[in-house]
Amino acid sequence: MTRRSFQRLGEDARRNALLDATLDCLAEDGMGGASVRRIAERAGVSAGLIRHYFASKDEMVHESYAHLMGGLTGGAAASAQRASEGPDEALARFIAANVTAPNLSSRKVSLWATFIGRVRSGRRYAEIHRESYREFLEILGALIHPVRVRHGLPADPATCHGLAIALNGMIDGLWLEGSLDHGLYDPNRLPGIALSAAEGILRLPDETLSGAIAP
Amino acid sequence: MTRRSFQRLGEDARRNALLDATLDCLAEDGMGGASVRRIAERAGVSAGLIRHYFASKDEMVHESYAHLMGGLTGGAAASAQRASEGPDEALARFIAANVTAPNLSSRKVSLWATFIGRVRSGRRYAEIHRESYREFLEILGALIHPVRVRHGLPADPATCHGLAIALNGMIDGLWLEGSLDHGLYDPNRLPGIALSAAEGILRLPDETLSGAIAP
DNA sequence: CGAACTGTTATACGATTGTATAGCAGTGAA
DNA sequence: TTCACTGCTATACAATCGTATAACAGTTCG
Repeated sequence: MTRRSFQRLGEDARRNALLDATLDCLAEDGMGGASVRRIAERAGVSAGLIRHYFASKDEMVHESYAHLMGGLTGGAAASAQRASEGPDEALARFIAANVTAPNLSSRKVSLWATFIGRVRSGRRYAEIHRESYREFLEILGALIHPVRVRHGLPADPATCHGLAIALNGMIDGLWLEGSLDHGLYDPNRLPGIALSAAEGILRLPDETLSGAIAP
Repeated sequence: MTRRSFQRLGEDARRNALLDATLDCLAEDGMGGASVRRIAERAGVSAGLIRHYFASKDEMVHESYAHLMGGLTGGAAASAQRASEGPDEALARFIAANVTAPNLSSRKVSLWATFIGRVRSGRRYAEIHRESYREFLEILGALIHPVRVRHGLPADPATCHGLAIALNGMIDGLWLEGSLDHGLYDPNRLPGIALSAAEGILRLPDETLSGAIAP
């Protein structure tokens, strides 16, 4: 039998290719279907190579989880930074970005859920979850504070923390159900629903957020 | 080798025992670790018996998903029905029940997430998810309507539907993060946070809900 | 141009998977 | 007490799993 030809890739390029292939397989078939062989095939590479880059399959899966979460919050945070007209717009953009493509994605929510299912018993999964959740909460808190101040509302740390928790819950939940696209309502309604709900949770006047990013 | 002694069980008793054992295994090790043999061992039964009750392992796992979801919404709905002083209290109890034990449970959220991760590619999982989500939304809508009317707020179907979606998102998100118990805040704060956020989303006066179930 | 280096393939291994099938043994009716 | 019924155990099977190891081949540097 003739040996397969191959291309040498740089350290990082190959690693990322393997991580992406891992996520692809996990999104399609969950933990049960993402075998080393299948991942390797998806990456166009032989199965043995995986052990050359990762100490074990578990390590590779863990890293792919961190990779996914970094992309999710990073994308939304970048949207917020593109705001040009003050804190209301920044918060509104952050919220809207979380319930709009590319964050709103059945692939991403499937992956996220598959990993969350392992948080309880997998020590490493729990660490990654905790860290990414903490980061999300922190960004949200930093966006909420100036908005509350600007509208003359109480903005002490305890209050803001509670508001961030509630807001995060609402965003997570809508992102989740919206991404799964069960067909019970049109996902295009989500930004409007989310912004209006956020105004209520933060006790802001109606249209404060939804008006800040109106076309 | 001597044959193991055993006890004959009625159809339903054995089925439920197998479903519970399936959920136990799934909660601990996810889809990958819930093998037929492990499930059978947990149920105190031989592996072959599973095929006597279920056409395949997949069928058993699907049924265990429906079993789980039925218990979740059923429990919260029962809490709402225990309300004695009108619609505000009923809604408040329903919301609080969703972010309090026994619904608030790392075991249950792990199971839920494991299943959600399969919704995208597993036809049967998608059906079960869709149905249980629709039911939750319906119960929530029925609880919201009289509350809005009572406080003189618009309560047309379209408005109520949007509010139910937002409220459901908030509840789901808080249930989720609270259950995972990452230690970033005390889960006992959740009912208060959720009720206050719900008052904002529904544009109710402060304390309308949190006051309705105060000790 | 050739040698050292290492990214990569290929193959082997024992363990575990889901499923199929043969037959034992607990149970209720006669 | 006996007999038929079927819930249940036990074993076999091919497929697939994660991992380990040896050998090849693309690349780079002298």
